[in-house]
Parts: sequence; C-alpha cells; structure tokens
Amino acid sequence: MPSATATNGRETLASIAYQRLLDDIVGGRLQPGTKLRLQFLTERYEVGNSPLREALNRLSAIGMVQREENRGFRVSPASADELSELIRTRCWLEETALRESIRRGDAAWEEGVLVAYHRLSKRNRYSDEQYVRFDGTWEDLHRAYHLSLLSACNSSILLGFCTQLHEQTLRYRNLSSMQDYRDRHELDEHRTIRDAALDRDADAAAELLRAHYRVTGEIVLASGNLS
Amino acid sequence: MPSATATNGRETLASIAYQRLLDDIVGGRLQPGTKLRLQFLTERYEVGNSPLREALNRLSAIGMVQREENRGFRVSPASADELSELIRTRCWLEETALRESIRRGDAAWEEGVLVAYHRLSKRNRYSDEQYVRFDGTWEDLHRAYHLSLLSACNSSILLGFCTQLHEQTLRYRNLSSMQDYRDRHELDEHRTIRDAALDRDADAAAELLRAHYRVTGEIVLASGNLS
DNA sequence: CAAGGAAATAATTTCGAAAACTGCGCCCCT
DNA sequence: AGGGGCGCAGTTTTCGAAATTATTTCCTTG
Repeated sequence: MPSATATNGRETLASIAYQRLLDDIVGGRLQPGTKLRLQFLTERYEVGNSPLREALNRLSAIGMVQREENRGFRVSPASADELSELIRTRCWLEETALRESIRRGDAAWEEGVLVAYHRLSKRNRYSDEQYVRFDGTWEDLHRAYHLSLLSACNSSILLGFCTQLHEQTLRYRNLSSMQDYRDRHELDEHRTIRDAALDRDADAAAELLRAHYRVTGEIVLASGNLS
Repeated sequence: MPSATATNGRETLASIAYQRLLDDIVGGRLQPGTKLRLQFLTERYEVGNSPLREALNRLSAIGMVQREENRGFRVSPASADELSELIRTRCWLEETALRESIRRGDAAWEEGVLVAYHRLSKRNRYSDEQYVRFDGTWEDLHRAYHLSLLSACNSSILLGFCTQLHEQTLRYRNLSSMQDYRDRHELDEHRTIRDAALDRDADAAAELLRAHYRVTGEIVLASGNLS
C-alpha cells in the first residue's frame, strides 16, 4: 500500500473499516461490481457512515473501488482485459525494480531475500483457509518474499506501486477458482528466481520473474470467470 | 491521477475541496509540512468538515498529504532526497512507457503528439501568473504534451502512475524560485523529444526524455529551498 | 399502448454537535 | 530539583439527522 500513513497510537474506525473492506475485496468476498450501499456496510462492519466514507475514498484512490459522484461506490469491476494490463504493467515495473535491486543490493539485501524465501518455503499454502490479511499467512509471506527481491531498488515510490499491483493481481487470483494451482510448483519458481537474483544474473532473474507472473495470469484467465 | 472516478453529473463538495486542495498544495500555496487543521480549512474553502476529510483522505492515498491517526493531516514534507527519488522513478517509468508507445503507436498517436506539441509551442509559459489548474494554461498543455508521448503504451495503469509522478515533481518545481528557468530552452527540448519519438528512435527519445527530467531536477535542487 | 412527467421513495452527501483523543502545563510528591 | 500523574484546552474523529440528489412508480396524455 502506498498509504502515506504513520500508524501511530490507537487505530481509528476509519482505518479499521479500510482494512476490512480491502481484505474483503481482495479476498473476493465482495464481488467485482457490487454496489456498496452505506446502510449495508454499516450493518456488515458495525461502523458509522463517516468512517466508512473515509475508507471508501481511500480505496477509490488505489483503484479498489469506483466512485461516482452522487451515486456512491461499488467494488471495481474485474475483466480479462484489465488483468492482462495489470500483469503487463507489473512485469515492466518489477523488472525495473529487480534489475536495480540486483545492481545495488548489499549483503543485508541478500540475507533478506534468503530469509524471506526460507520462511515462505516452510509454510504450506493450502493450510490457510479463506484469504485474510494477517501476519504469517502464506499470502503475507509470499508478499514479503517478492518485496524482498525488489527492496534494494532505492525507490520507495516504485515499491509502493509494485505493492499496489501485487494487491490488485492478488484480487484476481482470489476471484478465480484456484483449482488449477495445485499442480504448479510455485516453490521451485520462487527458488530459481532467488538463485538468479543472488547470483546477480539480472537477465535471468528478470525473465524468470516475468514468466512467473505470466503463468499466474494465464492460469487465472483460464480458470477465471471474468467478462 | 489514478482516481477511479467517473465524473458524472453535478460535482460534490468533497471533489471541489479535493481539487482546490490539490491545486494549493501543488501550486506551493500550502507549504510542505503545514499542519492542515480542519477549522482553518473550513474557513479557507468554505466547506464543511465531512467533505474536507474525504478530500484529505483521497490526497493521502496519492501522497500529497500525510495522515497520522488521531493527529490529523499535514502537507507532505518535501526534501532533496525525495525529489531525487521522484525523478529517478519517473525516468524509469516514463522510459518504459515511451519505448512501448514508440513501438506500438499508430497514426493517431503521431497526430496526438504533433498537436500537443503545437499547442504547447504557441503558449508562452510566463504569461501565466500563479499556478492554477485550468484548461489551457501552460502547465495544462505541458502535462498534455508529455502524456501524449506515452499515451500509446497500452497501460492506463502505467499512465496513471506517470501522471502521479508528474504532479509530484510539479509541486517541487512550484516550490523552487523558478528564477533559473528563464535561460532554459525548454521548447527545444520538447521538440527534439518529439522528433525522436516520431522518428521511432526509441533509444534517442528515451535518453532525451531522461535528460529533460534530470535537468529540471538539478535546477530545482540548485535553486530550491529544501532540507 | 407508448411516452412523458410529476410525486414518492431510496440513496448519497453534508452539516452540527457530541465523544474521544492528544498535548501541555500545573501541581504535588519524593 | 526532578519526575509522574491529573486535568484542561484544542483538535480530531464519530454520530445522528437534515438536505440534496438519484431512482422508481404511477398517472396522465398524445
């Protein structure tokens, strides 16, 4: 998330609503295009209308909900076209960040990648039930691993964009049936990317990373129920 | 702006406040780090506190204001470090978009670039007084010209990120004294970029575009009053 | 029977005030 | 003199209701 938010002291209701809404949208529990009526949301989240509107406004700025003047909010629609645009853009941005990271990364970066991979490898993806944003879930470790690869690119702005794209594609993944994921050897892919990156082989790492995303995209497109 | 906002019917107060706040922050009339007290803002913009909070929340999501839980909002601080990060990131993203645009651009794209350049060339930068976001200002034509170069990249997401970065660097430009701009031949730079792009010389166009942004950055850094 | 338009209904947006929180100064105690 | 808690003033956050805007319904008219 690119949120310019110093999470100080006690959380506000608006932030709680934001997190829960984001969670439900990314988790696919709020389907694309769903009208988000305030009354429905106040009942669902037990929060007043002002904090909810603040949350919705923040979500609209990162593309998770659409806002129409005087007509309220709805979950951003999902389409095959948007998914391929997302993946295309993600490949461009992450390739840039990855190459830069490989060029600049120091010992601490290498260790970070190693640790993130290790943690991910010890976690079984399918032991997590429904998607929930929470420390230690497979998705959380997965996110952390991918971010660690890019983390030495020296641009928190670019990292923010990449995180945003990660979140959007994650929504598409959670929208699809996920049946076809089981025969995929994701951990192998993650390992080869790790090795290429730590070997400072930027061309190989970039190609592997791009392929990793393209395959994901194709699986989601194939198994998905998108317009 | 990446705002997922269909601007339908009548504008809402929140959107008006958003535009005016963005305008004042980018225009430098609200200095970096300024505390944005609600009482102050309601007097300044003659809008109630709810629409203002919505506007501030949207601005926080695009990095123009910082939000601290239970401590309100302030204009995002500006620093030399952040400026160079901005420019670095902008060079990466726009190079990607430009190369892709040059590769894919059709006749309509070429004409769009030509027209945008033409309009920009007819406008004298220094006839515009204070920065105000408005159709036909130099800044508006400048934004449109740069966007036209990238417009055929086939990723509205990437274009949104580029627009966001444009807006941020524009703030830094407006923060600096702008004295040192007068001896610069900006129009020449814009013309050579246009020519390289229309000649489909991606390497040359990318290098010229990067140089264009780097020079701007150096001028702002030199004349600027940043921490 | 279709089309248009006005009233009724439902939703969103905004306001004003109450509640909750932060920061600071003051006082008391050791 | 120093440190820790208490309470007040100022600010942010939240609520509940009023105002505005969109949508549906139903009646009228061509």
